[in-house]
Amino acid sequence: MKLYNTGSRKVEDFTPLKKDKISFYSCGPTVYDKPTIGNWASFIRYDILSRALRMDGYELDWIMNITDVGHLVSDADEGEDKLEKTARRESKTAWQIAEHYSRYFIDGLDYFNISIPKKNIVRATDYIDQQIELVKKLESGGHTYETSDGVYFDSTTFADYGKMARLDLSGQKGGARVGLGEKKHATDFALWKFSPKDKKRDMEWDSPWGKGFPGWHLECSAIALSELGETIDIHAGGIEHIPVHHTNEIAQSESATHKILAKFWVHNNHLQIDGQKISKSLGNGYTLEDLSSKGFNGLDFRMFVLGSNYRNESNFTWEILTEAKQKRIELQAAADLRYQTKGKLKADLQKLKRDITEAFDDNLNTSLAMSVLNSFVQSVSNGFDYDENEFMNFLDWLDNLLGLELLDSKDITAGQMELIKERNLARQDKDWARADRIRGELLKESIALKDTDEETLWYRTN
RNA sequence: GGCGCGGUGGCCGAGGAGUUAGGCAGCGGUCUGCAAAACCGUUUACGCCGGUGCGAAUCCGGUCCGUGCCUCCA
Repeated sequence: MKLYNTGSRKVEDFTPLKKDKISFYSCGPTVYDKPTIGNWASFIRYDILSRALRMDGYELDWIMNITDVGHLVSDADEGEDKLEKTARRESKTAWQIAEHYSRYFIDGLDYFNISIPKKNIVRATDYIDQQIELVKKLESGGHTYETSDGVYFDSTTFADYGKMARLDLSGQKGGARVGLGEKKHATDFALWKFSPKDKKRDMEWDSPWGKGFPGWHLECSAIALSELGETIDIHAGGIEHIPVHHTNEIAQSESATHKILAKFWVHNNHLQIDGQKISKSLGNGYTLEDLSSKGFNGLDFRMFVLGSNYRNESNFTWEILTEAKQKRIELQAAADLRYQTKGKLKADLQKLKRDITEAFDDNLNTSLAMSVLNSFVQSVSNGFDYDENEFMNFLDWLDNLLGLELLDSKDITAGQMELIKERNLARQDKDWARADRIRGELLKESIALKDTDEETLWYRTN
């Protein structure tokens, strides 16, 4: 497989560190609120990468973190972090908020059919000891200093600081809008933050430096290190993490281990809504519930995500999602042909499989793969001549790759089958009223019919 | 202001120096009890301005627009 590596800014051949077993880390959500469909699109893209790797025969160790220890809000809200702020708003503790939204997130993974094993989703607060250990290691290596509010990483002690992001450190200093405070350099960052002296936080822990909580970047380094080892195959995340979060992760991990943190860095671009960025003020931060209330399901959204490629900025509108839903229904209709009478048309499933594989292996060119698949779906829409085993194997393979649950669809019931027969008798008698009435009945059960020259085919409309 | 990424027809999007991507939507037709589908035909695009080529959507420069980060941030 070829993958774009942010480290080299090139598409490279992917080769695993260890044969057949890949370590894969992706940045998860901060659980102080519901993820937007933009966040979900990212998680679906990580899932697509994981499925493509499994298609190529690799076993996968995929870890995703949940950031359940709060972080400061962007506009310096008196040191109050997102979790604690939400907690106050909802009159709960930060722990309750984190638990609530963690559960919500995990339910959402099922909704979108994201294939990460539940045990591989880990919480930052379960790794406090490991995070403290990492800071100790950095301290003894001479990479830290203490200020009145925390322990900081001295970015000048890591020679390659900002290398992946290609940061121009001198330029950054010039453009800095905020004073350094007690920090020695603009790019230094907190490893451990002290609890405010006058306030009791919901979330705080003892440490050798005093009561407090871990810095923002620390959890990913500590979790990756303890779950996947010093060097991992692939680290994935959103494009916005390149300059700060991943830059700092690399600095602290590599300073501690003296090993490369990740061989491949995969960053996915953002989703826009109606051509604009997702923001609370625009009110376009749609959630999973918004999809459902408009009659869409998680698989429709997954189909939408598959239609574009992860490195491009993509645009979401309800109209485009409607198209995606339509395509998913047509694909499902093709899959449901396995229950129905064969047609005469020949189709080369092996070539189709090769073409789809090739597109996925080419830096996850999912939109190309979907257009190839779509051409097939069009061509067989009136049935085709297939070998049962070959078709089933193909569908099974495709389902594992796309995660669209194509094989979950059951055959129609004996009663529904009987209705189709009755309708065809009515058609023979030219009793059109009766034929249309039966068609209407089936449609109420989400079964639509199309009459070809030879027979009547059905497909599901949901 | 600094450092990045991107701009393809009504829409989604692939490709990436010469050869019609594909799909959706549209229009005309074949077919059809109706519907749906299918099939045939049809609409030739790469933000703008320059440059280098026999030839540029594709390379180079500039510019405009969008977007990410530079804020103790996922």
